Amino acid sequence: MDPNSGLLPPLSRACSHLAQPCMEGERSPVPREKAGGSPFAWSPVPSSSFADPDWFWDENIQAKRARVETIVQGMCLSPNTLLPDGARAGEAACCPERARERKRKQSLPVQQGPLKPGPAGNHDSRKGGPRVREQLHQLKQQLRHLQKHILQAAEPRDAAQDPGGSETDKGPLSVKQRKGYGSRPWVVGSDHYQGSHGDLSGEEKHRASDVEYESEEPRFLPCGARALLEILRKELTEAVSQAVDSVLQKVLLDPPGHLTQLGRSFQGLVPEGRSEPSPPERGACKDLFPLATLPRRSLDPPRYPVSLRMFSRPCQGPPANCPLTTPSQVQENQILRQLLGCGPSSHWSSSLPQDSSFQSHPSSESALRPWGAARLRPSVLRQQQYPLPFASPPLERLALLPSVKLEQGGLQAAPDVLPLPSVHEGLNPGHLKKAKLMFFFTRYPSSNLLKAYFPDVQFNRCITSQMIKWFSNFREFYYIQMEKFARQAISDGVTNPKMLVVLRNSELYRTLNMHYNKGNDFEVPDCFLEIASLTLQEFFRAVSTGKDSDPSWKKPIYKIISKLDSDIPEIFKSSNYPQELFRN
DNA sequence: GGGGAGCCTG
DNA sequence: CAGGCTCCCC
Repeated sequence: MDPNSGLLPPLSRACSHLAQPCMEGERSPVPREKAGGSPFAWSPVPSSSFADPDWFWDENIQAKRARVETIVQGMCLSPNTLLPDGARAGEAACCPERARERKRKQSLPVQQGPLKPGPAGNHDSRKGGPRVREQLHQLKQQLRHLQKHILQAAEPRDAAQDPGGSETDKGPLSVKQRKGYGSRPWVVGSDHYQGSHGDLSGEEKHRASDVEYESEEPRFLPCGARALLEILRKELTEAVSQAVDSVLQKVLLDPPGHLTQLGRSFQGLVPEGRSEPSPPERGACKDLFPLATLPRRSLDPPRYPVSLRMFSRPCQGPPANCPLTTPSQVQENQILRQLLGCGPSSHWSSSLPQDSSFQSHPSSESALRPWGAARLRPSVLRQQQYPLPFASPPLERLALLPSVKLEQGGLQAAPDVLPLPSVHEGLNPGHLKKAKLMFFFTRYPSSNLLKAYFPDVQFNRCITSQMIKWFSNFREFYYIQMEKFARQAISDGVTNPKMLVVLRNSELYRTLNMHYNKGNDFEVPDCFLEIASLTLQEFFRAVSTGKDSDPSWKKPIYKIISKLDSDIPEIFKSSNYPQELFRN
């Protein structure tokens, strides 16, 4: 896979850490609305808008408008569309796995039903829909009514101003009306948002042209009409404000129902308070960013892409600066963070779009935006700035990984649809996920170790073999990647294996993380990075010295790596742990 | 011969 | 990821 795409000259890799700000720049272009169509026509519009005493109204109304629109949109969605694209894609992507799981469960019965957010889940959240919809409908009617009055007041002028008034009224909001709306700050619409919003879709994109009305309106209205207009405007604003607040209050104060549903339907409003913009592949609702201004109810830390950790963590540098002899706080923090971060978003479904997009479009940069900093390849290669002190073997340090003990009471999670598997149920996806995370610490677990770390599994021959087989598969993938990247480094002209260091913003790290840590809900321990670096170097040495001509040339490497297993944090022994981490 | 690990395949 | 197979070690 992806054999050619990574062959960048070594020099470009040294700048990989600079990619982040550069990409940030790309990611936040000047909004088209502000850039304007023509820089010369109507250039005073923005400043005149700011000088307008009604400008603050505009702000207020725009915000409320955004909220109303979002709610309306949410309720206009059919039940089938309540799931974000990403979730649906994820479900589709994980279908084979589910199928396999089902197949596996034929011999190992597991209650899989409740795992799927089925119609029952939607039912609860939908039952309040008609009520809110009714209110919004009334609100719309009210709006329309008031707007009609306003338009009547301004009718002669508008007609004169709009010779193209032959445009017919096609929908609830006619073009003519909408042009009028565009001139009035209280109008419910969607200027800012790209994408389609029901009957407002296409026209909204030409909103820039509508602003011209804004500055003209007062000039053509007689004093009386203007006064009437002002009164109507205030009344309308108040009515809208109250109605919106009322509706929002109802929606927001009904957490298990509406808010949850809205939050899951629109990823801009994830209840746990993630402020991170949705990745593009999940961003079917990217136009809903105004919802980020809604009150947050949780203090959950934001989930950040791995590549950003490189710059956010204090000991992201060379392992020498972060010796593993004292990583307990890091470990503890990371586990705490993970436990805190196990919000309602699905680690399974939410991560799948990323994963699938990566696998199917390995060279698609846009699909990998969450991993932005890792785009320069092969970025596993680092020049001198991060030498890894393998000369002083890390082996003894690796054995000193901490055993973090957390009170089980602190593992209480929000109730959810995923039932706790009982002891007799065999292996479930949570066990698999846990096993993958354990792979970060141990590549060659003994059956006794597995038994110790899966207390909720009743081991028998079959179960043990299956789990051993899991790790065998994990290793297989791991070594394949190592060989692949080692060969890539060789083809890139690298001669010193010490230059090969796996960092958190590297391509190899990303690949491994995606495989063992889908959803990125676990912070990969530093010890794994050291092992990965060492493995990579071993493969590099073997290949570069031609040992790969020997059919069993990998065995010595396996032997080395098999001695480098680390202690697994005690927290993994908790039978609750996988559920706490993966329930949702 | 049994069991574990790796390789290949679907 | 699982099944089947081979190889190797005890």
